[in-house]
Amino acid sequence: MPELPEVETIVRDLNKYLPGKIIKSFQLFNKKTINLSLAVWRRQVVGVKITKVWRRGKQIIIDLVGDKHLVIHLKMTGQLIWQGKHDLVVGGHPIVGVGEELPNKFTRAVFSLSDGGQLFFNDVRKFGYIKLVSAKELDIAFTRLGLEPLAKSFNDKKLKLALVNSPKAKIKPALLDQTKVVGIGNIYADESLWRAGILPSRTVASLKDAEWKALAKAIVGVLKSSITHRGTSFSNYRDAQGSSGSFLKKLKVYGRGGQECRKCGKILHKSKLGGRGTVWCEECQK
DNA sequence: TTTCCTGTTAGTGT
DNA sequence: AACACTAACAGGAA
Repeated sequence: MPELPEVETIVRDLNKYLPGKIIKSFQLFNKKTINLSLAVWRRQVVGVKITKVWRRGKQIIIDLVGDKHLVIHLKMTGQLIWQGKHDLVVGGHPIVGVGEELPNKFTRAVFSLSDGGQLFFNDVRKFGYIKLVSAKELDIAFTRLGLEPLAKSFNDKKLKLALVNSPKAKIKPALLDQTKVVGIGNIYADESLWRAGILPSRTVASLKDAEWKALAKAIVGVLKSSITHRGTSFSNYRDAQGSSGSFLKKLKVYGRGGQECRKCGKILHKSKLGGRGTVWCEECQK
């Protein structure tokens, strides 16, 4: 479930393996996964060295030598798998498991690198993409994106400032708006609001300063905690030691509609807000 | 079997 | 401006 923590986890993992390696070949199984024709794409990408992997919001950027950047968005069901000689790193969507032959029927693209390792892009629903862009195009696309909640400068005042120009918007849909704050998806929106004790249906304008403070703190806390646990998604990482993790067990409200609130024991409510399933506690959230 | 639901988000229409 | 709806699609749950 790639939201910010899942993407951050993948980025950290890939940064251990990809920089310094050269793309030897590129295979494509779904035309729409990339933004250029395959021939042009190959001409631009094959033989080029990877320098760095980073992210902005939920988007993963692989920097290449020259003015070339691969922008990957996993959307709902995207998955990146690094299959090295000794290591296997799976990040993103849970459906396709470890131990399966690759490529599989959901593999949309494959990068084969100079050390013999392969990076697989799998995506069940084909929403995700890999775009090759210049730094300038990257800048243009990213200026539309909102605050980075894990930036050192992020705080309640910045959060309020980013949202307050939509005073009548409901706070949960506003948090999901990537032009305001990046990285928060359906799971962490519900989790953050529960932590902060704020009803998802409250309007932006109705939040008091103390609530902005609680919300900013909750967002940072939830995201950081999830990163520590390597995200909510099944994210399987296997190396010499073997390690894996999941924030799933830590969730307080997401996916728990109809069950008891972990704080007060009351039954959690579930309904739709802005077209998204939303879970909250009427006792703990006001 | 069928129907409903799902992690995203750009785009369109009201 | 805010909100609803759609597109992309597969599969799990009920």
